[in-house]
Amino acid sequence: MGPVFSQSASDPVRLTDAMRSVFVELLVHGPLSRAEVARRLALSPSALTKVTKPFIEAGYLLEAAGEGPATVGRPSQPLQVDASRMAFVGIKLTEDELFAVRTDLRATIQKEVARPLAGHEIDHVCGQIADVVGELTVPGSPLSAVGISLAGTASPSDPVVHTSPFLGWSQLPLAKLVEEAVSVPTVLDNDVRALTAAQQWFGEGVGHSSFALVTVGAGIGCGLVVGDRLVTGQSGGTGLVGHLQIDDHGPLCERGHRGCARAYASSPAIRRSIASALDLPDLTFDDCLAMAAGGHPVARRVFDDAGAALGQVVATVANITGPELVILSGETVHMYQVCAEAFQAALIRHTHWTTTPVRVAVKPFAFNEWARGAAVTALQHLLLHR
Amino acid sequence: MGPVFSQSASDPVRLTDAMRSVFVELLVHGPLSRAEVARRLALSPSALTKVTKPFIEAGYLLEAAGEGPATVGRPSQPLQVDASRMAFVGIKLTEDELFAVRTDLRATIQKEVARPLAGHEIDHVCGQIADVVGELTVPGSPLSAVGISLAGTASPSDPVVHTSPFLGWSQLPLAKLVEEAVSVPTVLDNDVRALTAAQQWFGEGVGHSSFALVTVGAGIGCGLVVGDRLVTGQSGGTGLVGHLQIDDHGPLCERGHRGCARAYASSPAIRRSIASALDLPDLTFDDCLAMAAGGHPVARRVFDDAGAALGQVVATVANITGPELVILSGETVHMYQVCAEAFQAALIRHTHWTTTPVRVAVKPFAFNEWARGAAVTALQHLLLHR
DNA sequence: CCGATTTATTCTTCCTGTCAAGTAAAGAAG
DNA sequence: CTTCTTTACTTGACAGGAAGAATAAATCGG
Repeated sequence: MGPVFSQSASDPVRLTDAMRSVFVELLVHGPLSRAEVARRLALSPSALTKVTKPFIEAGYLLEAAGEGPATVGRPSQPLQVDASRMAFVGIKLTEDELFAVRTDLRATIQKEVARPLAGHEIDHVCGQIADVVGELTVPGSPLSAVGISLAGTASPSDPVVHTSPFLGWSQLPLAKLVEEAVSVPTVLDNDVRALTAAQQWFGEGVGHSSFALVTVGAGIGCGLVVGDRLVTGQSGGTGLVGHLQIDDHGPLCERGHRGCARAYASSPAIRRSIASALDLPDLTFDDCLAMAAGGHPVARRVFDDAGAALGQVVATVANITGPELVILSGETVHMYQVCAEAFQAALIRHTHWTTTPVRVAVKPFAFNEWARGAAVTALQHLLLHR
Repeated sequence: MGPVFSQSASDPVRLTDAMRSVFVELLVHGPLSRAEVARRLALSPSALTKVTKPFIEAGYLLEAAGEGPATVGRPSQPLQVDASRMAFVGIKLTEDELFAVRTDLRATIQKEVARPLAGHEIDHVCGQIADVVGELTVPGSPLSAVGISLAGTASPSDPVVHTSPFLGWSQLPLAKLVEEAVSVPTVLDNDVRALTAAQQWFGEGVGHSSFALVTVGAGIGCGLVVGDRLVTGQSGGTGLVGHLQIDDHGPLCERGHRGCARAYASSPAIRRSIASALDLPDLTFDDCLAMAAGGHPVARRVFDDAGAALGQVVATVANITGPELVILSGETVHMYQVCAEAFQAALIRHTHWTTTPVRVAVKPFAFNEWARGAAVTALQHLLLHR
């Protein structure tokens, strides 16, 4: 049971391109027979026995006994990655909290931790991260990589936080600092891009070579996969759809834009609109949602407007990038149920007339999805770029 | 001087990936020494002598005598592709005309032909195309490929025109028909994408792994290059920015959208706005431009609005896709000179506040650029996908 | 004129993935 | 029950592409 993946920088086990792509194909597309993988990747059948053997010997791949539909010919022997063979930690940093999860190779969450962030000084945050990583480490199985995600311009290619509005950081080499503190390879990425990575390999994006992810919550975000590659814009800035102009007589956002998407569809904006129209300053977002579901005219109108804004955002993204699919997610996607008609109407209205509206998949969101996304970023980086 | 590139389907000369990438690198990035190419493509120096030798023997690469800056060490020997070694024809189809150019390997136009299209029946159009191709063929040097571009949903991967608003076609296997008529490999693509390809290899896009091209003219278009790859959206639809909503009290476009980008910035809309405001129905677009340049208040305002609309389109595209650069081009880009301030102001205003505005390059446009783009599509297809 | 330095070439070596041939494991047909 | 067909997998020989090492070439600085 020799090593297959490099355990450290001083132990350079070489993975060929074929080995990498076969492993990723099996990881992402579940149990597949060697013959099927060979067909998908345009490799010869013999290449597959050769490539899979070291993985099987090292315990990364298992020969799943699960039979497929009985056909003529020798039955195929599905292969499957042993998800427990590696472990990752993903951490999402917000202004005042730190969410962390430990996942296996298939991004299944095994343990999770949340803790408040008292301050934003680097040492404090690094200390908290190291602490949490320690808490999530299981003696027997060492971590393969750590991923950290946050709102702001960051990308795995340069391990520096350029600007983070929430945390008030700039030009901070966070990945390097954490890597030294916990002695595990650490990558840093934008939170929406991390979530997009999770969808690409383990979510609705599986099987689509191009798709967009639109998130709604405290803000509105957008991640992009084009040609099977996660798009990283110039200086980490992609999917900045929050301030897309919806109309020019709508509510104001905090940057002084009238009628931009955030001002219509972000959860604070929705809450504020309803609370101020009804003069009930203590309404929560969930109160608002319940009112809309119950048919309250003010809440209905605000959510309808929000849905329409979202539909326009999705249509605009789809018009420009032409994805196969748009995934709708984020902390407050569940509001889709009360504004689906307004969303669909706006989507159709703003879709360019020469094409049909994109397929939209609404993906329920759990609060730990952000941290899971960070774990997937770490996993992808380990598997693809090392 | 044996063949290097496959001359026909029955003559399968195999190009390795290394050969292909070296040839393209030299074609796109001009004369480079072997050592320099080796560094750029992460190949060994020895690989370069081996790879370049057959190209040199077959006459596709020349050892340019041009000396670089004198440095210590053995002087490098720059290599250069012999642009005259191959010829391409690019054809742009419009509603009532057909533009065609013959170019060399470096997309330099050598000859051009324009002729009216009397009708849109397939046989007539194919006949005209075959005619023009014949006219552009030089006895000694056979054509390597033909490219055809048109407005509408078409892409090289499926040689069928799905819908073409101008020509009234649908589901027409045009590439196959032309290929049979002229016996030269033929590819079909959307016109904006073809123009983007030309910019990618031989224009402002050279050296940028991601950029967007925004065109203004009869309509507004957008092409995208992400990660060095030209983006082809689902069913060929990318860059459909023409009907992007700018505001909701502006002029009407022909699809009934109020205040969409075309209604502000397309040349017919600009002309119409000024002509109707002044009750001068016979004004041409160039008249309007001259009036704006001369300071006429109505023309100024209309062009300022158009510039602002364009700036918003560019900012929106940049926010969503995060390109390194946006190239502005199209039949009426020269109008930029009278609306630069309005454009820049709108660009800044609509750029997401966490990033700096994209760099914008204004690219003068000649009427044969569309056809040249089609030729580059053919060239790229030949070099990359065969 | 002699090292230093960088480029280019040649020859050997390594190594990945294909090819061809053979084995394994089922169902189908006689 | 035997034989054929079909598909999946394995094995070993082989091709060929690129790296590595050694060498030649060309220029500059002293």
